[in-house]
Amino acid sequence: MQQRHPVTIVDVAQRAHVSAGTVSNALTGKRPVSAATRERVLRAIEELGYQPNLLARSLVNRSSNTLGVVAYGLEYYGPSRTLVGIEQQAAELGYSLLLDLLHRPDRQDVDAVLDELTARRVDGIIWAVHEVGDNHVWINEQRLLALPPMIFLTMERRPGASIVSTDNRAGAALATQHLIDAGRRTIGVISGPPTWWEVRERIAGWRSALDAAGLDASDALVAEANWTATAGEVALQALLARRPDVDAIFACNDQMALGALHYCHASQHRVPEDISIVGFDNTPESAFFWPALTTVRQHLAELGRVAVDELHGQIERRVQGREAATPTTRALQPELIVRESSGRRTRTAA
Amino acid sequence: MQQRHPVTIVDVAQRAHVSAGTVSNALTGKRPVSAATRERVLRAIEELGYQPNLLARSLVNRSSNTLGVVAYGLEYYGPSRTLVGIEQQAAELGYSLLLDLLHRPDRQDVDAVLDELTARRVDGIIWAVHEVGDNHVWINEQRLLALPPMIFLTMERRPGASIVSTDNRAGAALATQHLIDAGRRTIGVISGPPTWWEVRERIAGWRSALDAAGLDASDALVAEANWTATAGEVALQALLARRPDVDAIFACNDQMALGALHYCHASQHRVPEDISIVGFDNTPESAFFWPALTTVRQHLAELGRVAVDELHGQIERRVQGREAATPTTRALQPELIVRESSGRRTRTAA
DNA sequence: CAATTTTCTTAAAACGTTTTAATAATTCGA
DNA sequence: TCGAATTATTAAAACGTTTTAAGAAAATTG
Repeated sequence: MQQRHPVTIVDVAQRAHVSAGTVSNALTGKRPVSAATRERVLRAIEELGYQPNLLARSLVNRSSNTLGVVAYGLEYYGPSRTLVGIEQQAAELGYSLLLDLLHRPDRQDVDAVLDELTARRVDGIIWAVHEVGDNHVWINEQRLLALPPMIFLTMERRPGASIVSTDNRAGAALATQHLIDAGRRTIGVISGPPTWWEVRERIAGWRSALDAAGLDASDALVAEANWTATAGEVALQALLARRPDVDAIFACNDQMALGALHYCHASQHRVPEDISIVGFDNTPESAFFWPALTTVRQHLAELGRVAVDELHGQIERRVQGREAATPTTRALQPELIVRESSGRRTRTAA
Repeated sequence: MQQRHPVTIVDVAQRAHVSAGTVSNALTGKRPVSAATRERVLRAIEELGYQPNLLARSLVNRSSNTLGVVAYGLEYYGPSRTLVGIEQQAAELGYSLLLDLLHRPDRQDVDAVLDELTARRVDGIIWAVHEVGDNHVWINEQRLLALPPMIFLTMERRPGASIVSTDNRAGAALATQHLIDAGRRTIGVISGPPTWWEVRERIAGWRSALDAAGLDASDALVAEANWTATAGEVALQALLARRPDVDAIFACNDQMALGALHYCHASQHRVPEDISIVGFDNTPESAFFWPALTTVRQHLAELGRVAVDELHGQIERRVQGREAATPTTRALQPELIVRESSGRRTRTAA
């Protein structure tokens, strides 16, 4: 790269008849500078169009004011919303973001990614890769101590790790309870791949609500799918073949709920009369499914913001010298959005 | 930030009984090092767990191996897909990504964002903010010369600016022609906000196809909406009130198409028999709308990849010293995905 | 007004690399 | 075996900041 900005702090210093250190002080305000010289310095900066080189500053400060974000599945609704939240709060706190995407959720090149981020001396890292299979086995107390402060999104508790996550169990229970309250008695679940931690949590939530109500929560009522609408459609078909008495479905995301809706249309099951359906995520489209989908809303952007806040706190604490920043776990409560697919049919043409 | 990696290149040098310069050479391979010493150096690195400080390296190299990405609307399908493509290709070429999001597409703090990126000495910038209203007025040849190489996504040609974009005009023409071929004669358009450049392009494509076929393309046939399903629903209602003879709709995105579908259901218009509908984007859900949506597929990830390739080329060229890298413009061709909402009804229960 | 204190400035030393210019160690013909 | 040519290595000088330790100037005392 050719230098576009060859004007350096000593250029400014010369022009202001002052030393480089003084320019630095005037700029950062870390030590006092007389009003007169500050004035001169600022004018020189203005006139020369000086822009501090953040790389040099980071080098000597041993802090880059940068956070690393490692994410997976940005093409999906949840992760991209969360990233927006992360970016907002990071900008708010004055951090820049270094983005790394994994193209598969499984193990792969975790080390390469972490090396790159630490080589760039990020102040902290947000690991926004969902826990699936054993892709998180590398995380342990020992390893974490050798890394900058980290926050993990959406994973099971682990010693030494700070976690921010939606309370998936509560969300699923909310959905299931709503169906129970509406008088449904045989409530199936269309799950995502059970290798995903969130899926297991959501199934657990579904089961706990049914158990509490004394209803059937046997494995025959869970149909696995892979998050896609196509799979949701197939899953419902299989489930109904097994249990024709199913009168409600809790789908672990809105897309699979959409597939289920699609199947109901095609097979002449009325929704919600014959089969009630509840989704998860509250994607923007879900209100426009036919019928409009009842679903569970996660606060995705908030998730990102909270993660950055936590990370910021940890960074500050480590700077203070209190080495063993105690890890924290935060669970965000989701909420139920009731629409037509689960209850009385109220909506009419706009 | 406390230093996690206090081990520096001179530590390695000492341990390998060699000078720092030699370690550097062994590592970068920029000048020859004897096999024996290289061996010793590599072992020392291994033993000490040395990791080069990329900030220091960037400082002296005057190049950070980093690209800045400025994006808007990551929570939507298109931008997030494109970002994925950008990241993939950037990783491929060895760049890290510095991400900045604008939270509104309009003018706002462009300068602050650019300053931050140049202060971090990015090698190039991808401006992935759609052109809406006058948010791109700041872009001119003069200004661009003072900035690192840039690629703009989805905007009108401007002197001195390199652009990568989908051929929206062609995509809209494709959709419209398809409806014409299916025998439709009164084809309305549900447009996004005409302040958006892409929207104007898509309307132009729609109009050109109709003009070529000698069909009505009057303003009464265009209904403005704001990209959302809600607005699409309302727009169709208004359009039908004005022109009850409409027998087909080209919606400028899938969400508005979804809203239109929704309105048709609610108002007892059959799709595609009474009204055929074509969308734009080919979101994953679109295949599961009821009926499945015919739509135009943009190659969004490809868009991002191409942008990075172009940028990489410009960076290389500028390094070579050929200062005035001639700006380039590339248009990616979209394709039509025919499903049920526009034609014969073929799909049955899965 | 001299003796302190306080407030500003500064030159020089970091920060952790790469590159330059010079030197030392090889290899190679003759 | 001797220079000449090549190949490896190094010490020192960048890169553009901040910080340290010290000194100068100004303000405050008695």
